[in-house]
Amino acid sequence: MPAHDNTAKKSLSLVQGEPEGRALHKGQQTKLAIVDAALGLATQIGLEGLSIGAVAEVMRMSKSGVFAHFGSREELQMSVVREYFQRFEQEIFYPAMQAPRGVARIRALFAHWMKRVAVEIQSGCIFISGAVEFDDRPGPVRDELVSALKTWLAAVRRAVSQAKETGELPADADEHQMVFEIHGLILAIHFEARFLKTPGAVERAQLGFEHMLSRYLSPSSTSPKDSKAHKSVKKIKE
Amino acid sequence: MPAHDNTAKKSLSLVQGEPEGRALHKGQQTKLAIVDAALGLATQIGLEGLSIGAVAEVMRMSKSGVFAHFGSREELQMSVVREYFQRFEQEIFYPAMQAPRGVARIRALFAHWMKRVAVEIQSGCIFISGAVEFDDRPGPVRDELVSALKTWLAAVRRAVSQAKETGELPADADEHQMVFEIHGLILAIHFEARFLKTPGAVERAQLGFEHMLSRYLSPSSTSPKDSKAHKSVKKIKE
DNA sequence: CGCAAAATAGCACGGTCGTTCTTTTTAAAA
DNA sequence: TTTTAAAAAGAACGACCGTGCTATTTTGCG
Repeated sequence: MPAHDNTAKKSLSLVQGEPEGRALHKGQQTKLAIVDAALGLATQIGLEGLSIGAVAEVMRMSKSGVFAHFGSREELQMSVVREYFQRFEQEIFYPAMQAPRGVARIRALFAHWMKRVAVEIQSGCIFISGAVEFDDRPGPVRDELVSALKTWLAAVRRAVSQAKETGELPADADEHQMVFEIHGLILAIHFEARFLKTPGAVERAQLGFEHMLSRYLSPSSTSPKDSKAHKSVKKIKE
Repeated sequence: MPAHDNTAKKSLSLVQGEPEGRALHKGQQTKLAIVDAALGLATQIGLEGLSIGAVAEVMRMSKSGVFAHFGSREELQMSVVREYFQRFEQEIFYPAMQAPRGVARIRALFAHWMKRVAVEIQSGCIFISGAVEFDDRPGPVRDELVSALKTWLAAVRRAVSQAKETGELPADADEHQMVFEIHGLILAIHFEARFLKTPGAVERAQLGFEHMLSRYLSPSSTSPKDSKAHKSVKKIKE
């Protein structure tokens, strides 16, 4: 009787062919539409503010009609997180993977991420609002969020590692550190542009990225050990 | 009849003598206690999650008893924001002002900020959660938050400006940019430590700060113009 | 077409919320 | 101690929430 089948749960990262040749029935079709509407709402008011009644109103459906597709509000929230992650992959990760390995790909990842963030200054970002809302609220929604974000950050970190393998970045460059600083810039954009409405935040993040990158491209050391750094750094300066 | 007098509203920043020689009556005394309890709750569940019933339970009072002190939930939220800002000033700003102007004071500000954040990894930060919750929700609470944060960021920016005046930082150093990057590091700590529970976030922020600072102390230019930068930079390297 | 199953609607339940109004208790002033 | 105002409690309201149950409509297959 209930329509929420809960299939396709573990589908994080990477490609997976999507063999859904079967034309989707009415139910799954409207379910997708509901998730889409819910995602739109959640980006504005957050995952916690997301109510079934509000989604039903947007969909011009009854509350129970919406509810039946998910079985619980939590499942709706998780569906929204999954959908958001997929779009995140699609709009940032895959396009950036077309850039060649190395610094170029790091640049591409950051550029696409920035482009996305520039849009989210108006619409909001579920990963950021969700992180705050589910800070210390255990449960499956939090798990879904953490999983998505760790996957994403690991992907960025991998791009940095590859830049070390190609020799563009020195071997002792700390990919965790770099991703941490990049992440900070993105968060600062959100804060200053979306909340404080300070102009020029996007440009500042871009500049901060260049600062950070040029620093890691030519290590000048704040730490005492500056000896064995530069191995095969040659093709610097873009 | 209502006890919420709404006095002492415009009291942002700086010292103001507090001439309250009058012994405070029972009402104002419990009002302070209520704000304290509400602040404790709000740091965990956010300003939006803050409910009068929950505060009443902590205070072992009736809902209406708590309510009477503020007249509305909004006023309670604003009182919490004001209280939080005052503690922020007290624990970070004033101690850091004891360091001499210049880079030392910037370091002191960041150090105290970091120390505070290290605690908030467990308890939560109202400025961050509030920023997300009131992203696009206009109203007096949002205004209070924005005002507090702009005041704080301006204070940090002023410390950077002073470091330019003392000659420790080059005259063309962009204080907005530096504060932006510092803020990003703080936000990244919160995200990675509090939400993702990634270890080592505090150290990474510290390292990122050193990176940023040493970069601005000795400008090596990502931008084409690297000529007229270094004026009277001598006493670098702490 | 007809029929079974899926999709949706309608309704009601228990709960929490902010707020209002009235009454009782407590504290301060006389 | 008496008086008066402040402080707190109590109860009730309307609104919204997630959810369960039952009917009704719609869809898709034989």
